[in-house]
Amino acid sequence: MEGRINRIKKQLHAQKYKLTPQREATVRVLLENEQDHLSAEDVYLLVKEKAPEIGLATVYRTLELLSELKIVDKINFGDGVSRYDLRREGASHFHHHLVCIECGSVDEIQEDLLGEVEKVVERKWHFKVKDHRLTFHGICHRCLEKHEEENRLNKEKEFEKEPEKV
Amino acid sequence: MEGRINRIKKQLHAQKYKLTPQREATVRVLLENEQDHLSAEDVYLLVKEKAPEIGLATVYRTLELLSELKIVDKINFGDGVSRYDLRREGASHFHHHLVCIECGSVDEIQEDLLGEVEKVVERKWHFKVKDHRLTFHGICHRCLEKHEEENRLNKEKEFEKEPEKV
DNA sequence: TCAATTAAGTATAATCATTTTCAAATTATA
DNA sequence: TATAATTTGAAAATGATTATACTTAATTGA
Ligand SMILES: [Zn+2]
Ligand SMILES: [Zn+2]
Ligand SMILES: [Zn+2]
Ligand SMILES: [Zn+2]
Repeated sequence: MEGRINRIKKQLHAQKYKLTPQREATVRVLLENEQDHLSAEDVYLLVKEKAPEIGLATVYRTLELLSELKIVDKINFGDGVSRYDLRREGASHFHHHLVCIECGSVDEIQEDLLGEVEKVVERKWHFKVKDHRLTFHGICHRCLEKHEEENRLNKEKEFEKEPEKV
Repeated sequence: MEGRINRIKKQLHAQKYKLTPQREATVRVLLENEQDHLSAEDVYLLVKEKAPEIGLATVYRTLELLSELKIVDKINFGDGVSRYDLRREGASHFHHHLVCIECGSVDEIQEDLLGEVEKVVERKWHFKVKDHRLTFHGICHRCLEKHEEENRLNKEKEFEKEPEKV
């Protein structure tokens, strides 16, 4: 954690920005909730718990700054709010997302699935890829398992009835 | 065009919705600007030219309805507005986009690039893919060509100077 | 050190896209 | 035709984000 903060501090300094206490508090919240996909409001409320004097505008500005420096990625899942996702250290590409249309969960795929696809795009469309956004919408493994379980139970019921019919 | 409208009409009727004059006008604008990526406001202004009495709220409602029926896809390129994209007839998947970070243009890729990737996602992450959003950010072929042209001209200049130096 | 400059922060107001409300108009149903 | 249900348009409300005005903290350089 501290190492990570220090490296982010260096990234800021490299662009003549300071890691002020408010910015540090914001970064800490992002680090502590790395697997989540927090909106600016979410971040604000979490930062407030530790640094109650911070303003919402500062959080927005900090997130915008971190976005510009590619420390966080801004992403929108179609619910009207931007969400901020810490870029994994050493990651050359923005990770992918699995959005469940049943339970609303958002899972991540860190593995790069687009290497070949990007080669095709560069060759065939003459487009120099710098970044990407890939989101799948569908049914997550938890919901799929739930369905299987329900099917199993239903079949059992069917089975109980069968003998009566025969 | 008329055939396309009729098929959309049937899709609406199948779900007990009517193709009112306002809805038809909206669909026509989408058809006439199929290669664009119009915002609700854009659609509103274009519809107004032909049906000046229409209200913005009606356009929003119509676009929302068409979204639900999968006749249009709603997409967000990160500029704070939703854009509405007619789904191509017979297309099983939402097409992909190339957003140029230099000139802002948005090009489309109709070809399905994710077939293999989706198989991997289903197998490895146990996620049942229903839809996807794939956008590449980078430099479009027009801007790349412009750069090449500039480089060529610069080299020519260099070449002109060379003799003086020698 | 200390005044001057600059960067960053806060609170509030403004903006802008989108949604909601509600009365009027249209269309379907009995 | 009367009645109910759907759809619309105008205006108001909402909610996320950005801009403004002022304050505070940090930096600079005599
Ligand atoms: Zn789920
Ligand atoms: Zn993520
Ligand atoms: Zn371009
Ligand atoms: Zn498109």
